[in-house]
Amino acid sequence: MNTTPLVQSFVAHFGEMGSRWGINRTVGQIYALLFVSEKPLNADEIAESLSFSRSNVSMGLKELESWRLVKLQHYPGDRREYFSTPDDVWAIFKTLADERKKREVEPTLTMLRGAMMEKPASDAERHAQQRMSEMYQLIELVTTWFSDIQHMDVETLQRLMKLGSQVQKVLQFTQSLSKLTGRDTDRE
Amino acid sequence: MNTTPLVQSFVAHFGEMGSRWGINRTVGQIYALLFVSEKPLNADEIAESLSFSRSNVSMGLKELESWRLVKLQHYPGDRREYFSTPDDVWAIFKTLADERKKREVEPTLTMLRGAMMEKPASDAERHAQQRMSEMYQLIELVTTWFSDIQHMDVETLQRLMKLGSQVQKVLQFTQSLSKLTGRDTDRE
DNA sequence: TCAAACTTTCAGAAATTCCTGAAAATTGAG
DNA sequence: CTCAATTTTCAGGAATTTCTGAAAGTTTGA
Repeated sequence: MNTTPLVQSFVAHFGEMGSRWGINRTVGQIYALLFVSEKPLNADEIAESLSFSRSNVSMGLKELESWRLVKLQHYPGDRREYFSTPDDVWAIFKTLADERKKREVEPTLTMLRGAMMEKPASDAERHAQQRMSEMYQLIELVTTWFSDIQHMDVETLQRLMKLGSQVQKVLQFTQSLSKLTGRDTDRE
Repeated sequence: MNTTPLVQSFVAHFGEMGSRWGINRTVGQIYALLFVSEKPLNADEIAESLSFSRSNVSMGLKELESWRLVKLQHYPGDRREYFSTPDDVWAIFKTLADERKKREVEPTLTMLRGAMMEKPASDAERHAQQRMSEMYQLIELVTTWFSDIQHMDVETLQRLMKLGSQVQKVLQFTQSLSKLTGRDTDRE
């Protein structure tokens, strides 16, 4: 398995970024390699390409599986498992967002809800709860919006994104419209 | 400096989340403490509250400063520095997004641009470049959209978010409208 | 059922990151 | 300028995370 300098720098970059992200270097590199690979790779090929031990690759792949970032397939007459990444980069992005939400956002919201239920025992606690509540509302708003958006089809999403801040004008327009018709487009 | 159980669990949660984030535990805890604190704290108060060494707090605060997540102030007749977090949670969110973009997204885009400039030496390289280009386009689209959105005022942003996926209908509406008038709302 | 082909587990070595105390540097009042 | 108050730096010990090789586990074809 010979990796070209082009692929090597890509793989190395993902390794470094990985550690900045809480994901470990090995996992980042394995993912990067699979992402640019023309065909699915088995664990031995990965180990050889990246000069990792076979067992390290096994653990890395397990981690990637837990993030739902790799596909697994078999070839007839070959008992080894072959790994690849999904083709659709949008789908990858959504998977990543879902997993991060599940692992990071949900536990935080749970903790905040819990804290907000407590009866404040002092002024300091009352203030702390107030701050937590502000944080809660922000996270809640941003993440539900994000998941709303995620469920739109890619075409609409791309149109929305390309529209950029011009969406502001559209919103202003529909607002004045709803004033006329008396119907509100908000969900509140 | 006595922290109540309420604040303690908040602080502990941020410590743990921190490590999942690539930010270290200490830094996460210091930030959490400042976030819920009623008044600005000096380094000694932080060190005592969290039972960290004074020097560790100093390093943590430096890190938070580099993320522009803390404000620094002085009180007359007191030479010590007092730290706090900005009041506006939206502003905090934007700062965080900006910094992450600068630290993680920009370098990745630069690397990808570089890789895409290379002349492919094989089919495998051609494929790798194709994949990198897909990744590039996705990141570019999402981040420019994100920064567009960031520059909207908070009210509009909140309206947009509350609208959720219903924005789809608004978009469809303006599209049919633009077909009638012959003007395109896209920026392409 | 057996055995070869693969994969996973896991104890501990290696590497990295974190944290501390001591010392150096900086700051500002007098 | 001097000195005390405060902050920063940094070498190295502590803790944590990563990685490996050996062994155990699993699967499948004959």
